[in-house]
Amino acid sequence: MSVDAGPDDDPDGGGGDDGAADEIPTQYDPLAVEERVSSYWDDHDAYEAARAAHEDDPAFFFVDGPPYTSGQMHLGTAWNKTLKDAILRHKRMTGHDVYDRPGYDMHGLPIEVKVEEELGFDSKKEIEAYGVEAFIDDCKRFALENRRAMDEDFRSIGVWMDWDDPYQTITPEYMEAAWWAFEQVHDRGLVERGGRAVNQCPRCETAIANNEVERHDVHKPAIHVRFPLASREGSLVVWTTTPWTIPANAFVAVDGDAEYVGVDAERDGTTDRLYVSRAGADETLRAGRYDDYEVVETLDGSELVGWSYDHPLADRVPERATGEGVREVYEADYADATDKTGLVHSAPGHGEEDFERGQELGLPVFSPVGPDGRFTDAGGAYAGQFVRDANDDVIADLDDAGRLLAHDPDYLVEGEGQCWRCDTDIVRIVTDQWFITVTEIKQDLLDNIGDSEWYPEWARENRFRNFVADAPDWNVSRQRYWGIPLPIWKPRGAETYAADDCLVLGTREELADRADQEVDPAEIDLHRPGVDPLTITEDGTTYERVPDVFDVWIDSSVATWATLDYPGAAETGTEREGETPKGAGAFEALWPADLVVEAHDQTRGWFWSQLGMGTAALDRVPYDEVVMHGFANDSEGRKMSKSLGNIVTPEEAIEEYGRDPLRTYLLRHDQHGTDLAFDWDGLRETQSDLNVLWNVFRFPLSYMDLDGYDPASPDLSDGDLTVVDEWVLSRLQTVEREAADAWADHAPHDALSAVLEFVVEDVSRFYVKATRERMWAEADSPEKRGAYATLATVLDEVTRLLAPVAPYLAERMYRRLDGEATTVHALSYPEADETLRDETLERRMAVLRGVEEAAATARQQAGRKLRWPVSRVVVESDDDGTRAAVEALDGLLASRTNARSVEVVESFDGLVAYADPEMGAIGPAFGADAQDVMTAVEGTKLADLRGGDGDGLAVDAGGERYALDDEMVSVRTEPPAGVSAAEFDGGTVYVDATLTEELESEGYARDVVRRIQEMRKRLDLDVEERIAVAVDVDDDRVAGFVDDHRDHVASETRAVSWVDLDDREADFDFDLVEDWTVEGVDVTIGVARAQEVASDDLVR
RNA sequence: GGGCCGGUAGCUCAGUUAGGUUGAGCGCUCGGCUGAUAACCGGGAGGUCCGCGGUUCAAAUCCGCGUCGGCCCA
Repeated sequence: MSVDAGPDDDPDGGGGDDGAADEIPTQYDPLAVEERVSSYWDDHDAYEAARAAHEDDPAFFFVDGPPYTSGQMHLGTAWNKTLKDAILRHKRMTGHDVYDRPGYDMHGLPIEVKVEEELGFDSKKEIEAYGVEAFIDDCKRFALENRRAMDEDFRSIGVWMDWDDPYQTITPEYMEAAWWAFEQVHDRGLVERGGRAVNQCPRCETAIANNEVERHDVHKPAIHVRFPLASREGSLVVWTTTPWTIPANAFVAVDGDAEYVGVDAERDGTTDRLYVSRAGADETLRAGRYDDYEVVETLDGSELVGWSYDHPLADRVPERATGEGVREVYEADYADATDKTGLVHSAPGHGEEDFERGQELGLPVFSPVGPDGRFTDAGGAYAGQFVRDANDDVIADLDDAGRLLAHDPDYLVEGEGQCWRCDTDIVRIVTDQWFITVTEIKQDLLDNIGDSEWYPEWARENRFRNFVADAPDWNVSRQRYWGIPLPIWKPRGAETYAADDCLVLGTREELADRADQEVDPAEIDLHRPGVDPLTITEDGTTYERVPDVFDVWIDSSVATWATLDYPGAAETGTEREGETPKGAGAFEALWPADLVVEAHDQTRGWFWSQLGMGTAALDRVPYDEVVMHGFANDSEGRKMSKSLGNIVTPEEAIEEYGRDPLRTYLLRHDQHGTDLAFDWDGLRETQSDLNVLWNVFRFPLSYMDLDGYDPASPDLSDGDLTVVDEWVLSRLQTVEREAADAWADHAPHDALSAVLEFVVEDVSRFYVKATRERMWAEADSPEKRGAYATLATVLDEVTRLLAPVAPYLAERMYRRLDGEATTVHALSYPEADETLRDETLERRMAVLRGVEEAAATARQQAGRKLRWPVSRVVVESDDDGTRAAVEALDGLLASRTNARSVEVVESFDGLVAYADPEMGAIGPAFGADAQDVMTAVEGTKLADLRGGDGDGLAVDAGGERYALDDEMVSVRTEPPAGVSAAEFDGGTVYVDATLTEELESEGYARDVVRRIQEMRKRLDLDVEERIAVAVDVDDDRVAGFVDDHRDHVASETRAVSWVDLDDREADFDFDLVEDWTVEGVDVTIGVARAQEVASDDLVR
């Protein structure tokens, strides 16, 4: 679903480029902003303009990891594309010609399965009957439809990539790039064909990769089976949850270092000699329901090696595994004496480990199961049965033969594999597959890892390196339809053949040259079934195509050159305007990729497949830098899933809070490998931070308009800058430096934190508050112009600082503030101007803010609100720097704390010292009198204890005078009455809140002003509207205070006349009369619009 | 079963690089401000830094063993 608004939906008629008439609503409404900006972008080709603005800059080759086209955008893909978009916008703004071609992964089993579902198919036979060509057409249509929907999804969150020309893995150029790469790999001798134990989906009838296997818990039959020994009396006991693999048994694995036992076990009067591990003996014999047993033999595992045994189903599976060394005991790493019986039934025709150990031992592979999971004729009595259906027969036959020791029909197996697409449980069989033998170049792979920088670094060293070190050969063949066909031709009719017997082609040209049939390289679609019938005859041998298609991971593994349509494209070069560069020239100039950005699941996915292919084909890691981000989980940190019902879609998040807030929320979280626990409150909070920005942006506009000031070209040398201007400009430079460092580390979250904190903490909470008065002074002044220039500068640069993350909001602000360029995203990213930085000032202002906060605390303790002035604020600090800071800014501090004076001292001498008795000293000294002394000392001013002999302390108690040693009292200091104190980081602030008549008078006056302003607001009066005011104070003294400040009250409230409240009963109409309580005094206030006041009502 | 990442206030997260009195925002609560006004600011309460053990004068931080969540592998 597209949530993008077309031009017709724009209530403002599109644009937004209309300067002063452009009203900025009081409330930040993200959806309205985004709708309007989106239309503007469309109408003005803003994306193209941004690209064009940087087309002569150095290239930045970003390669988009292609999302799969089976579904729609979810929160995780939204995060991924938003991060990419922000990085690319930033790259562009810092002067790069950004390669931003998006891509889609469009082949593979997921789409095949979806199309099969649509068609109601359940097997490959049905596809063959329907026709491969028709099926391929359906898959292609499905992929293209999904792609278009996803284009819209990504565009709807403001992702600026080249949506007119995404790379698609299904185009001939792209498929050819995979052929070419595979040819390189083959030329380097790294392609091999052979039998391997694979995960086979019996429904899809294809091998699937380990990473296409999903895990789930399942109940299966578990059996203990006796393998009768041939060379001696007794049986080996094995345990398995796959009875159907017993027919293919070829050997038994033992843990060579562990202890095994031979036991005589008794049941129903008969005695069996059984061999198991010592650790597993008890459990095994209990499972076999033996009455008792006796250990008659103790052996090392290695002593069992070479023992031979008979196949337990010899008469049911006549073919079975045959040859030298078959059905003997061997050591194997995977045998664990503490697990079940300690002896492991091994069938190289099924299990991966069994297969590998069997190869080492030179044992034959016997795999009597077909690709559809049914026993072949070699399966003897079970031929034709689906393997899991055959379990019952196998178990019954074992029982009949007396080989079944125990049977648990319902054993829980955790993590059983199933097909990622159709959820069918996989079977393990050995089939012939094609491999890229990455294990042969393991050292190159590990070396090449070091050529890429990862963010975070631990992902490369701790995770990726481990994964690569353990990676097995890459099975690249799939026995399916919707994929890139293997470019391999084998001798016609050959059943057994090796890679060396085959031809591997790299390009369409080559195919046209060598094919027996007529092929037009410009026209041919490389998909099946078109290429299937083509043959090649060379040196008397005719070759036919291997029918497999590539593992879909091959597709994306070649993206760094395939996105350039290399090697197949005609050279489009960079000279054609607006065209994405392609072909050999582009490959030479751009490859490898400068950057890839994906979530952490791609360490085993795309990061790996690219490294594998890049190294195998070109011996290079195809990307220089990797940003690995996390997953979007639910608020509990759990994976979002349908079954948990905890999915949050980008659409609902946008609908509730908007695109920019969602983008900002996603990007302010750690982008380096950490999962996000999506939280609605967090999103709301982010919107609220952007709303603060909106208010900061909106605040000066009306004043600037009134004064005809153009914020587009602020000139800091026009007008006077105050210390707060200089400070906020300095902070701006610091933030810009922090942002630059953060972006350099691909850490937009750090850049964003720095900028948002600046906006909220510094600009909104401090600068705007400190600048308000200057802004609304009616007369022009150098200080006002300085404030305009400062704020316009801050807004301009903040807009651009945030543009990569919140592109809509930034555009909206830019259009209102400036609007000269087609789009803010074509401009350059702000850089710190060191000449505007003043670190001393920043440090000093930080001190001032600490002091101001402490002063507010002290005021609160004193019960004196900020509106009421205080006589003085004393800042005490023993730190020279702190005192210097406060002294340098004392005027500002006085105004912000509403203090008549500010004093800075090293030590506040106004404190009163009190004595507290120390009984540890007083007790022993005075014995029985100690209690009296204590009482006398307690709470006494230290000064009152002086004046004894010399400088010593003394106290009168019980009519006697006692001399005191210093250690008998401890000293505690307190501020004098009326003064309250609060600590800050660096000292203490004392606020003297003692009232004088003058202070009290001003306090009341300001309270009255505030009430009148409140009433103006309730009356919804225009800012400029004049009023008449009546004030009736129910306290003569306070009434006098207000009278004293009539002029002040009048000018603050735009009052032009004072009237008598009593008149309202007579012939005067107030628009509003209200009763207030000010500091406990009842005050009644009347307000009337001035034009309604008849001249003879005027008091003066 | 193995590798990696994470667990810090009711919630979201910083602090772990290099050991030294745990911090911010939101929420709650009390208060303040007022020509940004359906905005804004301050105070307060709120903590087993997932648990246990170890190293150390000192551990959220380093080490070991667990536990819960995530990704990957088997």
